[in-house]
Amino acid sequence: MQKKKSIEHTQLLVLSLLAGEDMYGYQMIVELARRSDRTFEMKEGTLYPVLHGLEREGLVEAYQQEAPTGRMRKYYHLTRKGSAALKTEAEAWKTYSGAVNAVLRSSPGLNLA
Amino acid sequence: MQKKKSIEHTQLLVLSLLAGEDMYGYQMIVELARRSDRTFEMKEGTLYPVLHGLEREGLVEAYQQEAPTGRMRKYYHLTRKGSAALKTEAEAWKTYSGAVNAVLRSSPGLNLA
DNA sequence: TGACACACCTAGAATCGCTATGTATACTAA
DNA sequence: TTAGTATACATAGCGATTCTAGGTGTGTCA
Repeated sequence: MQKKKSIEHTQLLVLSLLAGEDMYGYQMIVELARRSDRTFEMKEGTLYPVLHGLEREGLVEAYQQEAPTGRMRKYYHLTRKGSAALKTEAEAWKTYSGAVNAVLRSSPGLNLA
Repeated sequence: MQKKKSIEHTQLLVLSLLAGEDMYGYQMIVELARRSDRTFEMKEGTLYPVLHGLEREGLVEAYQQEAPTGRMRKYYHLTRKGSAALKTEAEAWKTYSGAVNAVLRSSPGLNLA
């Protein structure tokens, strides 16, 4: 049981990706970069430990599947528990980002678009 | 010279507060909680080291001033350099939060308001 | 056959923010 | 008058997160 403290953006992003379809690690990195317009270039050293943690917590399930090329890939599937966690964290993100924006708006001379 | 890596939300928030008026540490904590509708309850152990860092980097300047109560307060003033940093970091935040939202939008079943 | 993209993994370091604690003053209520 | 609370600043050390830096191996193409 590990305490949940910070925003855990990485976890939120990974869960969000898996809500659409099962994916394997390398694919997530590529997809994340694409969908974020290159803002997120997640490192493998960041992603894989996070995936293992999500699996330990039961938020995702992993299975092996052969790629058309013949190589094995490790796909991750979002569990019901993971789906619930995604909703919770997406809400937390909305609250958090809304609060940052509120503070920024209260500071003059920033003319945010 | 310290490298800038993460989003450094704390620094952004502090600079944003000081863009409006000079403030002292304790006041920032109270103001930040108020403006963020209690989302940010920054701890003193978080704020003071950040303020000292900002001062070291020349983004803020500190001065002592007596409060009406007779107590000394340490006020912080945003420098020109700090103002520039604020603009840069606010832009980075916009990019960052926009990217997160883009990824979230691409995941089905989240119906974000 | 050599380079590159694909695909997974971990150890260790850096960074950030928190907990916990310490100091000290002013105000308020018992 | 004294105990508690709010004000006000500060640091040491811990824990969590993400990075750097390395490792392993396969498939494809020039």
